[in-house]
Amino acid sequence: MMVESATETIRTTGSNQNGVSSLSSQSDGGGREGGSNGDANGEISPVDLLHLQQQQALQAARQFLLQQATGLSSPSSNEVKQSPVQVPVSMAMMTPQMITPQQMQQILSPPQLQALLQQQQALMLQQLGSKQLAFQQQLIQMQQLQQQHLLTLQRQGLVNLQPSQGPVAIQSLQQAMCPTDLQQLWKDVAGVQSTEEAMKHEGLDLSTNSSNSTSFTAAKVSPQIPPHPLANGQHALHTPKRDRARLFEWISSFTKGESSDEQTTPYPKGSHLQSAHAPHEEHTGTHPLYGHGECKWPGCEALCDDMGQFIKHLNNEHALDDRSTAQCRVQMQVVQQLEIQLAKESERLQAMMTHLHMRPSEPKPFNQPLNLASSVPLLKRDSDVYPEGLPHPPTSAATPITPLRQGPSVISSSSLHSVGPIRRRNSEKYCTPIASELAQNCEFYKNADVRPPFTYASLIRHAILEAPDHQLTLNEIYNWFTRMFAYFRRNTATWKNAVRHNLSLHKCFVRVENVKGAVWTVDEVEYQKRRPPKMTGSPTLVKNMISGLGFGSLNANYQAALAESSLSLLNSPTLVSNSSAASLNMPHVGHDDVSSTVEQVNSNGSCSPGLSPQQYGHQIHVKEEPAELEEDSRPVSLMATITPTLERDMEEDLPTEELE
DNA sequence: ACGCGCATAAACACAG
DNA sequence: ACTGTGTTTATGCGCG
Repeated sequence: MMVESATETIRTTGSNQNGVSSLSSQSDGGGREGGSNGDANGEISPVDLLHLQQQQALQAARQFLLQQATGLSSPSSNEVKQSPVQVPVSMAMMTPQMITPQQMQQILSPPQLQALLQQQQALMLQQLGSKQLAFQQQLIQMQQLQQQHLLTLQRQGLVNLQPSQGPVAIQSLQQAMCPTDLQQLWKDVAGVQSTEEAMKHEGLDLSTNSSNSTSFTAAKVSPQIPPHPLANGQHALHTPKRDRARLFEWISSFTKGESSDEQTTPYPKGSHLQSAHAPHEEHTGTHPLYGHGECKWPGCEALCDDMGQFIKHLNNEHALDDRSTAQCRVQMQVVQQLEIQLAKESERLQAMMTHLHMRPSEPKPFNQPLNLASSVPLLKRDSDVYPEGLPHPPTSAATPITPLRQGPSVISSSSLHSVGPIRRRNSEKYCTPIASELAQNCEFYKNADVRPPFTYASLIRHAILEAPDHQLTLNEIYNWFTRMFAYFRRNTATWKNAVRHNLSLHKCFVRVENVKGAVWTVDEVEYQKRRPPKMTGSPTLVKNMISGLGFGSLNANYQAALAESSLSLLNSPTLVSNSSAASLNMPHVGHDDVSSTVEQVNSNGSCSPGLSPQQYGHQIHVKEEPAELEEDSRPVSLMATITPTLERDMEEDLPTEELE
């Protein structure tokens, strides 16, 4: 056949080792795959760069968002210690005279600059005096104008409304504005008062920050901002409810009931903003609004020698009055705007990834990896077996993303092979082995035409162990592959042959005659005997990890080898042989990744990503808490990114021999 | 250079 | 004869 000749051709190009056979060589990713196949010499591909930039931008936004929210809602955020990176907040406290616009631009990302502008406008608002009422009315008007936009966002799932927050959340979001609108509003207000201030802001190029022009600049400007481990978008929504109610009450006094939502706020009235100054904070000696001997209330730079003095100052100067309320209100706007912006950036990231890594003929957005938890109920969870060649019905369309909860970077490092330059080895070897990877990103692999970074053997094993009785027929294995991986919905001849080849070749796969024919089981002992590839600290490998992990397109062998290695490492030596494999429930697995995940995924292929334990897989111990822990999942890759030394330590401390 | 693990291709056997 | 299943061999690649 012509397959042979085609294969020969491809082999000469050295690209077939990435798993793309002749049947798929016409795919969109073919060219890039061949080009950067293992010899990219550390060059970061454009795709890598895109993801990196997006991630960094989003992280910056999240970081800032957190800090904004921290400054706003002190009680709930008391446990969030002040980050060593205090750039946005502290910068916001500075007057424009203290720092040049250029310096600001260097320090702050556009979202931060935007928020800074708003904070300074809030400062102006203080001085606005008689203009305040007009401003507030204008604000309300803008809110109404924004309502349609926000409803659209909500419809698109870009804004997550938590039920517990009810009307408050809705109301808050309705008040959120797109950056352009808000800034126009600020400019209007500023123009009334001080054109000089406005000029300074123009100098910062803040007003030109449209809603979709920030991320890349942000990535460039503020890459030094580390991902906050508690960078939870929810913080932004966790403004003390009573405070909000108080604010809304205050606002509604101006709107004369035009906004019904505000009046439906179910929280008791009469609460005070001072409630933010919880007593325990006075005891701890820390306060989100106090740092470096200064009051960090927006626009206030009062020097306070100690906490007591600060508290006194706080209660005296920032008591519940119109000014404080307005400032708080503005701060809310800042947070909300950033939330919106974050949602937009997240959406853009997804669109980019969709564009880059999915077949153009299948323009389905793969939202799932960004919001696996919320997608669970929408997944088809029965024992569906999709006919070969028939793609899994996309579930993404109906799946809303909730960037505020889930954040933009839920995709684990091992699935986002090109998210960042430093990430893969750690997560692969110790944190996200196949079970974790699949549980976490199963929807990604289901929809994206991405070769899974695992060996056939490990995939087969996983499929078998996933089965209720730990046995599958060949055809069921086929179906599992096609069901779980869009990649395997094509090139059937190639990978099926490979599956059969692996089944026969590896001793770990045992064929058992069954009533209804032959089934395949896994001999875990044999599987563990296989020598895992040990490639610790190989500079070449790292290079390849960096340059060649572009969504399964490169160095598939090594991706697979690494994944394989990780799987072996994470499996315990207490595994039983095939004879009892059917009844074994994977008792006590050391880093228990497989067992927990297998149980999760046990409902025949449907994963429970929301519960995936590997979201904290970089930790040694396994937690079994349900994962409404919105945030912990993202930093998996980020943690890996910022803890290279740790990964090395782990690597050397976990010799595979220990498992035998 | 060699061995290893892996992927791929392909030939072959066998059963239904 | 055809198809699916299973086995085996060959080859190439990247790496240690």
